[in-house]
Amino acid sequence: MLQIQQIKENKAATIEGLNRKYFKGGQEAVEQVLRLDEKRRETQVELDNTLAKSNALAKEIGGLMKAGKKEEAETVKAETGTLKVRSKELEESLKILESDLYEVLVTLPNLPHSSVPAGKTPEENEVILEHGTIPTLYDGAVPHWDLIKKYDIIDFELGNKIAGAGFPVYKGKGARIQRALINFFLDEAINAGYTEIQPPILINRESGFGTGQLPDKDGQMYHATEDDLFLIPTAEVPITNMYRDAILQESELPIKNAGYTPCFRREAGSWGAHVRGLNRLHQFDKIEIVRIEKPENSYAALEEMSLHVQSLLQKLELPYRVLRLCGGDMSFTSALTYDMEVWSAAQGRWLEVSSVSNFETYQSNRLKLRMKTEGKSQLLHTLNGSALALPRILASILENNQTAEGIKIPKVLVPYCGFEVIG
RNA sequence: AGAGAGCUGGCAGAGUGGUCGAUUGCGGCAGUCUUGAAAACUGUUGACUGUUACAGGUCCGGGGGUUCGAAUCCCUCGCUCUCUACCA
Repeated sequence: MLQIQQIKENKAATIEGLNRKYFKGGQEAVEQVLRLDEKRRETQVELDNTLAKSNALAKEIGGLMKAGKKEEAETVKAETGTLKVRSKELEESLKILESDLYEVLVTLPNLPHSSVPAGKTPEENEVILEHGTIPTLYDGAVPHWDLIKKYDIIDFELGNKIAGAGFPVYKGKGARIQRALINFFLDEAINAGYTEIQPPILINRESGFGTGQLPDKDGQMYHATEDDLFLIPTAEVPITNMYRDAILQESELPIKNAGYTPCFRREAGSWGAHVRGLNRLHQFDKIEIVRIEKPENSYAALEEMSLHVQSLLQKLELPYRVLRLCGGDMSFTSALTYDMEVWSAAQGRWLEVSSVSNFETYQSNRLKLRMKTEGKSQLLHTLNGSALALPRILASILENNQTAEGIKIPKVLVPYCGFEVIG
């Protein structure tokens, strides 16, 4: 959520930023926010004054009662009636104004960082780096959805039987390589200074609001209605919400957390080759890194996170590229996002495997996540990224490393897997 | 799941209708003393909102109610603890 104070002080820059994100009606929305805020403050002042009068009279009555002047007290009591009615009215309109303001405010996306390239579509994202060579596959090479059947390591039909589409069953070496990837990613994160977290994978409404899944993206989460809990779409939600409504000491920063969780997404996408196999699932595994930083350090932290993700891809010997997303393709909440894409040899296209973002104060404003310095509290910056999500990494490993003799496991994973080939 | 007891400032813990946003202790910060430190002593120390600054307003688990006035009474939801039951 954007800060009203910032909008007020930088009206033109706010509108310009909204435009760069291709947000429609930015100017009108900003003006509406300012109008509602002014009205809200006027009402607040009037309410405060009314309450102040009521409080003064109540004290007076208290004094008179103590002094035993009952009749005088009754006279003053009569005066409070109109004040009470008035403050009720004002309270009502204040509530309405506040929720109106909130409703407009939450529709506004975060403003893009100055380095964000102009553009609206994925094609306009800026490729800032390419690493590794795209492999030439042998003649019998096939996409991963054929490989998993050939080697019987992932069974979609079985998942379909016990849960539904998009819930794969990993078997044998398929299950073992999953576990190997999880441990590898977690170990790498710990070595990079992150603290391992095992959060709940069900969250309450407050947490959903905190990171912005609620109120309007609730259709994308599985909902346990009996207890009004939601299955997490990413570990970002519980791990970031650990710091909801918190005031941190400067000495506690930076905070670097990493957590492995299964992730659940209801709207896994439409049919077609782009969502076949492991490309898009209802349930998948992911290691997420989450950081809380002082504002002046957050962009250095973002670069560090990007390098961390890249080091994982390098160790897995996967050819990848890094994109700086353009304004129109960035997520709603992000100020700057890098996407890492891995080359999927048999599909012949780039697959997004990670997205690291700096949200600046957009999340912390709603979370009320602050730091205290010299008696003043200021909002902190939050960042997160996948490091990494398993399905597409697995797909790329399978496709890029396939040979006539089987699939070769990347060296770095062999100690974790306990085997060198799937064949 | 049943019965009971609770939920107050960073922590502990008073406060059962009237200057209570809240006694006190610990912790934190500043100072005095000291070569320095400790001890002792003195002062200070919640959040949000708001004003140029003051003032003012809101917050005692969340929400609602009674009252001129609520931390205190009532309703409701949530959570914690103890006992019983159940269970990986």
